[in-house]
Amino acid sequence: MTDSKESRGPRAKAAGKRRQLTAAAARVLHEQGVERTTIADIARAAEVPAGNVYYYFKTKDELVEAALSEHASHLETLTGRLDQLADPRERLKGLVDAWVSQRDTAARYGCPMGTLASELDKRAEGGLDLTAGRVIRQLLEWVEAQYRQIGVADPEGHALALVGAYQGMSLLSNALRDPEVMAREGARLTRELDSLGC
Amino acid sequence: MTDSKESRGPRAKAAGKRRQLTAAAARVLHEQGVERTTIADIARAAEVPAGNVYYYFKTKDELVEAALSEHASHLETLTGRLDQLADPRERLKGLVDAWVSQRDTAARYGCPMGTLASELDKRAEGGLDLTAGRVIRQLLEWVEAQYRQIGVADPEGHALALVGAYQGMSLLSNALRDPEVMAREGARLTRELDSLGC
DNA sequence: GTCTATACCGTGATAGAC
DNA sequence: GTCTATCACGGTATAGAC
Repeated sequence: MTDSKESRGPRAKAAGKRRQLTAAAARVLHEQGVERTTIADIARAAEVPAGNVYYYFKTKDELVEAALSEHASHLETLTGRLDQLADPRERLKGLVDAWVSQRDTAARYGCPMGTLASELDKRAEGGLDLTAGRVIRQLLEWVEAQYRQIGVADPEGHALALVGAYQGMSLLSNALRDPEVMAREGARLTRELDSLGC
Repeated sequence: MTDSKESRGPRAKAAGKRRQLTAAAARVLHEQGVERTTIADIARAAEVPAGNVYYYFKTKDELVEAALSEHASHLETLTGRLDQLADPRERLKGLVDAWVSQRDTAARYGCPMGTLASELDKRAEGGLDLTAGRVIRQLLEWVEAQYRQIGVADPEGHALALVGAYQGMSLLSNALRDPEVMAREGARLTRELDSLGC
């Protein structure tokens, strides 16, 4: 944790496997769901010896948390790239475009964060939460900031509506197994962004 | 199946337990999720002897299917009641009101159909689907019919947007553990319905 | 026709070999 | 420091008792 991952020797190998495992966890947990995914599934996907996983993650929950961080960092990368656009309205349209470009995955497995959120919510049994709500809140706040810069009234409400629309269209697209749902809804959202404050 | 449920004698008792079990299944599967729920959980909730469940349902999937039908019939009851309103616009506003009135449950466990849909989707492994998509499609079609009666352009698109907004706000409300999200979004949807075609 | 004891399997986790 | 043989538990489903 404290030292660089690419030092050399066995440490590098270990860090490599850990990264492989987190990446595989993010992918497989999304595709199969948390409860249906076994440690062995993740190990296989990461091409790591099966029982060996517990050396890197002491528990299954730790793997889930790692996957969550993975999604959070993907989100940060995306918003970071969008932040380089000058116009906040264009940034939001870019966000919608990014969502729509993932429509095939969404139709097959749903929104990565959304499906994780509902599953983890039912996992929290009094114990401490692996709250995916944190990541969603992060997204909401970024979107809200864009609306605020545009100067619209009730930026928080607008953010809820936009992110909610994303979650909704992902779920519908998944339930109906039809990526076109994402495309149609995405087009509508873009239109609404264009005609904002007219 | 062929004879009335309230005949008399042991048959009545059996039918009663079957109904108790489906009702309990619908409730518990929604609260805990399909994968985390054991047959024993449902038996306990239905106050039916544990191992005994298999007499009424040969497999867990049959219980899930029963729960699905339960939700479908709830939906039919609701739309049936709304159909008695004269104005299709009022019918849609009534639908939104019904959603918002369930906000506390949604904040705790998500939308019953929505969460089931994402879980069942990941359960379908090549085998035949316990597709919750059917129920959602049913809702979509009813909503679409209302928009068509109102005479708006692209009623299908409007239906997708409305039902999608519902699913989205349920998920966000659940992830953030905040029923107010439902109230705010519901108000927005009602406002949009009022100013439709102006 | 209704219910219960039990088989059997897959899972997460660990003690200890390399 | 890295990995594997093994355990104990809890789940679904069934054979057969009432």
